[in-house]
Amino acid sequence: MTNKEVRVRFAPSPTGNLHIGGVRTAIFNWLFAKANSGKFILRIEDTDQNRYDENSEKSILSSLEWLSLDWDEGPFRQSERKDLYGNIAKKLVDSGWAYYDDTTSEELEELRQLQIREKRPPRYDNRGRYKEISHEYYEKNKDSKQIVVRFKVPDGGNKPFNDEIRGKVEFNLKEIDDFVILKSDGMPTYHLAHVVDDHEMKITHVIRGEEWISSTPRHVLIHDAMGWDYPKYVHVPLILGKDKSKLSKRHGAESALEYKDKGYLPEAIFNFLALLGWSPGDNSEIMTIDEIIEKFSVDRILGHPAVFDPEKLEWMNASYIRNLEDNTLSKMIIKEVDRPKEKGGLVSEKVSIEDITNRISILTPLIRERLRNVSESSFLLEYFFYDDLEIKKETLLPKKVEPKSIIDGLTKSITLIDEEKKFEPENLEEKFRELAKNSGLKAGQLFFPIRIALTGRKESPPLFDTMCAIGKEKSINRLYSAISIIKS
RNA sequence: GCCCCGUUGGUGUAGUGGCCUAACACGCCUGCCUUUCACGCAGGAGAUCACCGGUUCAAAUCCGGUACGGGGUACCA
Repeated sequence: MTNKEVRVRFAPSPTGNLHIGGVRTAIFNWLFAKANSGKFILRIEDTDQNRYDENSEKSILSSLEWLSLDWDEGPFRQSERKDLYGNIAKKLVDSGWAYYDDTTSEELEELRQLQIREKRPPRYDNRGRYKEISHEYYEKNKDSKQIVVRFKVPDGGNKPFNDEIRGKVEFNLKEIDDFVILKSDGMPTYHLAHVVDDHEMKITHVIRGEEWISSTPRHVLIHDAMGWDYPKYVHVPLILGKDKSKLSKRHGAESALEYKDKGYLPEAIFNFLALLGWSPGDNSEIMTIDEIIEKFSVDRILGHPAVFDPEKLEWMNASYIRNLEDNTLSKMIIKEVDRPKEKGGLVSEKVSIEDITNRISILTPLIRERLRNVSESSFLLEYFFYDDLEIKKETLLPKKVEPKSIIDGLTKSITLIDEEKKFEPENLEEKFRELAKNSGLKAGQLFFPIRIALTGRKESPPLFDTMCAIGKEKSINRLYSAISIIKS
């Protein structure tokens, strides 16, 4: 290969949110550009007027931005380049590589039904080839009639191409019918538009999903007809859900932005997705983006689909959270919980975001190791701010211990807390151990009911850290109400 | 149906002809740590490398077939 500049593109169509699979394709493109000091170009393939969704371009862009997949050029929009494709289509007609076809959709449907009935593969029968419709006829009638431009696929022979991952891939041209390159609304189809754009934009490597592999011969054919050089083709494997079907909403969140909302870190998503269908080959898993760029190469991309495992993503996200700076994590937690309590946050008439902010520096260390994604923050922090714990009597009473001695222990605990000047975890632990001993209880037998009383939960951060974070007064109150629950 | 691509523990991957009695990570289980959970640490279970045949002194690795999975088969991308 010559040492010309590497240029790749990510070319989503604005028909909805950016999918996890699309994100992964974008990541591979971006990585390849970075690894080769090339350019990453963003192109919006908006040639389908029917499926166009005006919000999705914005959503796609913000997904890419969230993941720091910055592009060097674009976004270009195909809808703004309509004339270009029309001209190429016309050229192809002139050179005999394409022709106008006015077969109606009804006729096409009729054809299809017949073929299905006769158990033949449903396929266009190239009937338009023989109609010999002229440019003049097309120009005069294109607005009133349904006329498309179809590419004239050679009747036989093979059209092999090289896929960088799989090697030589061969298709018999008999399998391919004359496909539409310009639709009756004057818009190009994907096949024409992307070939033209990739050529115009000097794309050197087409890195795209595996679903394109079977239409690649068409793309090659268009290149041939125009006398253009081929880009290198890299078809990356698809991402499947747990049941091995194409990843979809059924498998949980599927768009990048949903993961953002769920409290995942972009670095974790990036790292995780980079490892789906690709591996550095040296056992590295948690890597910085720079490390991934350094290790990335196309020949380590696999040729088979990967199953998306949400549990491993959780693990990886948790790992990233653990490595965050305290301040960074605190800010993220604050942002997450800064919503009304009814909407999954912690803010209410009683608790303001300032209250939370003031205490966050002691709370963050308590929950960080228990946080798999930031959206769990409200749940883990709730009892530090709210007293209305739901506690059942049974949970306060460990088996094999008399309720009386629990009440006794809790009562003494209140006194201890009340009289303790040095309200610090280490000191409290020491005192409480002593208290347990003197009350004839094992440490756990005393600590367990206290934990329930304080938090309403069976699991929490270390008891005395929790107690200190809750505060002296509130701790006492909660112990009182626990006692009254036992007595009730 | 037809065409294309693929197939290593439940999942992601390592392995590119002898070092493979198959490695790493997630998950699962056990133990340790500990007042609980989590983290961390130490172990464990789990794969006849889809199957069958061939090439070779030697195959997870090369070849062929079968099965299975995925993709495509639109005036969608």
